[in-house]
Amino acid sequence: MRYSQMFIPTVKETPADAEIPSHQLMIRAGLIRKVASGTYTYLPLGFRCLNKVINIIRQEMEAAGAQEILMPAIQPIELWQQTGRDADYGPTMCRFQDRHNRVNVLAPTAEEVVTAIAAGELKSYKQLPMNLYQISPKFRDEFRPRFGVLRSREFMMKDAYSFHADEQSLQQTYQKMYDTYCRIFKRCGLEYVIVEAETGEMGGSASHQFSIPCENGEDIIVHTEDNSYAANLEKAAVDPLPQQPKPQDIGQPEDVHTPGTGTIEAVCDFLKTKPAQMIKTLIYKVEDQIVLALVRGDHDLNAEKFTVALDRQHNELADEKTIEQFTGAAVGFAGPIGLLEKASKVIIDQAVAVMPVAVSGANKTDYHTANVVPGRDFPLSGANIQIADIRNAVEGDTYKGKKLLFKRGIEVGQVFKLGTKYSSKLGAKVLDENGSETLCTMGCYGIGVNRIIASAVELRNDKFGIIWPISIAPFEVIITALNQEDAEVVKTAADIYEKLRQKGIDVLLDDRELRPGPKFKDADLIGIPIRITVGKKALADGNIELKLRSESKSRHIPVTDALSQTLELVESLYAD
RNA sequence: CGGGAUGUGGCCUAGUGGUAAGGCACCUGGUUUGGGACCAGGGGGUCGCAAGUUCGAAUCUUGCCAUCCCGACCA
Repeated sequence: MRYSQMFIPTVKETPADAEIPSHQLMIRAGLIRKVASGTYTYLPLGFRCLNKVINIIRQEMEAAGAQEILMPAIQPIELWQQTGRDADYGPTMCRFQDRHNRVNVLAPTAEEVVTAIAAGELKSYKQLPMNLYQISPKFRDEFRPRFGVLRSREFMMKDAYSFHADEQSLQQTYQKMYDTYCRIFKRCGLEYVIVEAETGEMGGSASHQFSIPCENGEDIIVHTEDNSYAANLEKAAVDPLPQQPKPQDIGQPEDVHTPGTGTIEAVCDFLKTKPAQMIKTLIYKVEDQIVLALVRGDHDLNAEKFTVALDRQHNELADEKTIEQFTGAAVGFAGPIGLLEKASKVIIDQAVAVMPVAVSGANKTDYHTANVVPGRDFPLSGANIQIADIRNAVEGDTYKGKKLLFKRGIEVGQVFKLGTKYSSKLGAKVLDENGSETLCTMGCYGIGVNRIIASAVELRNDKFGIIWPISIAPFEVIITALNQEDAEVVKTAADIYEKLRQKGIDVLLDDRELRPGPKFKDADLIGIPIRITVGKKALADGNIELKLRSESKSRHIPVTDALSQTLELVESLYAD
């Protein structure tokens, strides 16, 4: 392509509403423009990057035996009601009514649709295993879109779904996808880590997440120092804390007047105590039943662990009215004493069970209870009571005796073993070798295409702009032709350009009538990995310049060697 | 959804009751040409929207809308 013919609106100044480097640079380099909160247009340069990544994914998926299909973005709500994920996704799912008042959703993912296809078409175990994938836009009405394309409401996802007659076959494909993902991210030039993950509203038995370690990532990766264990925060298990000795001289529970202290912080200020000495009583609803979660004041409830403890039943935080009715007090004053018996289920975090003495809400507006002894003043066992790990890991926790460390990451892919969650609800069955019906066992495998691009930019940039890995760069080579009035310069640049194109290289010829400064600045900002500079000074000696975006030095080489040396350089960058 | 902030030409910003301003970008002409040039001229804004206070509102008040930041069920 000739730069003069291309739409590449670079901007000199950093946009005021872009916070992190990838967002700023993707706008400045003319890759994307925002249309509304969480929705972006990919301009020619950005779309080229997107397609580079898509091509890598497609090649690797095909090599792994997956078949590409395309499912609709518009799906009927009934499919989602059949699996119960209508409620699981809740407001995150975009819905709309059509003119016939049918409710439709904009696909946040496609398990239901693909399983319905399988249910209708697959008859025999001989057709399995089968792995279907698509690369298409997905929609999620995020409560808070942010960081440019890292968390957007519409995004490009590669989603694959595999069907199997048995568990071993699923394991094989799962492993194959796992290996394929490693190749994809490596080819995209990204350093990644793989962590154990929760299956979330996907359901299923096992899951791994592929994450790009990065300061601005939204995910927290938890790992031991020796990396023998790594998981995301939703999953990361912690060792139980040691039982603390219970002093003998603790008085009876005593209600204390604590006006207007509905938060842990306020109570602690008021009573001069510490969050670690408090018990938080959280009230959840499962269908119409009340379920309680008890965690220490300085700990956060882990929604995933909590859901697992509830056998994956859909749950949500109770509303204000329900809480007031159930506790008889304003929100912020719930406590375990006298309340546990009324709940249909209680999950007590391990850390609460070992507290010697605590302060909790008194189930009375503006009152807290001091001298609460777990096990003495409220039960730690019983038909409706269970002790479990339901909190987030924190600094200082261990797992299997090893200290846990934390770092941030951007989630770019995840693989799940789904089991029969979808096939059972949508009736995806085949006849097995014995002629009896058996449910398909499934796996699913997702990649966030936009996030690959954003993480690459996030990790690879300097004060001048982006530094693309060659495999996903919009162009592999840029020829900066200075002195557009000099016929020799123009001819030499055009000549190298044509020869590189003939060799199949993606090359951008900067033929704009501009002074050299802006041309160099744009080339650096856009971040094309190899730059050939053609200018009359070097050309007087029969030379052009070859420079890597990642290095500051350039070298002069004879015009006659330009093609061969550039090809060599391209090859060596791919080899890295 | 709660808390905070911001909305002034395409972009970045100044302007806190008295004629809408500057830089960048854009158009024309000229000079310039190895790291975001210079001179001269030019186009472009109902100051987010609506109502109110006032002789007079970008500026004060109220409501709404949009965007961003922090937080709470996230790929």
